[in-house]
Amino acid sequence: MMDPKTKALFEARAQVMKALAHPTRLFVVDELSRGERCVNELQQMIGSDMSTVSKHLSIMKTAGIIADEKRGNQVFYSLLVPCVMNFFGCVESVLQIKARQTTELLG
Amino acid sequence: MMDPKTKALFEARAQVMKALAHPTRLFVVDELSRGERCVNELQQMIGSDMSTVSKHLSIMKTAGIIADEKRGNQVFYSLLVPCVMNFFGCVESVLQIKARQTTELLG
DNA sequence: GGGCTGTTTGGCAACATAGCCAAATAGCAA
DNA sequence: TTGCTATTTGGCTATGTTGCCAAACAGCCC
Repeated sequence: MMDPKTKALFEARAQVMKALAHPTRLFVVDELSRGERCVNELQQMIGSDMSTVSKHLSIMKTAGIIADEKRGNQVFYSLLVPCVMNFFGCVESVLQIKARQTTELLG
Repeated sequence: MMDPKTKALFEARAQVMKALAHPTRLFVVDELSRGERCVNELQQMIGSDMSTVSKHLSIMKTAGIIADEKRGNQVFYSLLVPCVMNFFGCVESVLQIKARQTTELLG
């Protein structure tokens, strides 16, 4: 039945994964892996409303993935946990498997 | 503005991450990393309704993370992409950062 | 102070997800 | 065929997420 401690652990982990489970947020992670960026820069690259971008950043900040630093009237974000970049390689191999499955399906 | 190809890539990646962004599904991945399990076994460990477990499995199968194999009247699931196990260590370090942040906040 | 730029927050409507129940399906054995 | 076990699917409601707009807030310069 999964004891409460174990359950809490998997819930905490899921919370972090959720914070990464959005295309925009994955893009931000990728971008921040190359250095800090201010919200304005990210917003220009992403193209969504500024408030939308800000909320995405807030989600990842709360999750502990990124950090913010105010300088003047700008806020710079940086990647706290570079190891998340290692996810991409593995995710790519999942995508390959999926692609292979689709190919098989189509014969 | 992010060109369509790049956008599609991050959307595909997010789809895989989403399939992992749930405590039950992370538990299943962890369990399957120790060997194949049938739905019934997983259901017993998880404690949710059988249909709920089945749907979680279906989501991960569609994502390309796990595979199913029918033997007799049972269906056995196995982990297709063991590298997802490497996520846990990194997620743990995110959780540590979050814990440290909380500690600081409380003084 | 007022006006400007940059960012966050609140609110809301659209959409997606989760989990339960009930019903359907599949395999096996009598 | 019937009956039994194992699993999936459909349908529903409750809950969570997303993204926009508008409003608030913060820092700077006049």
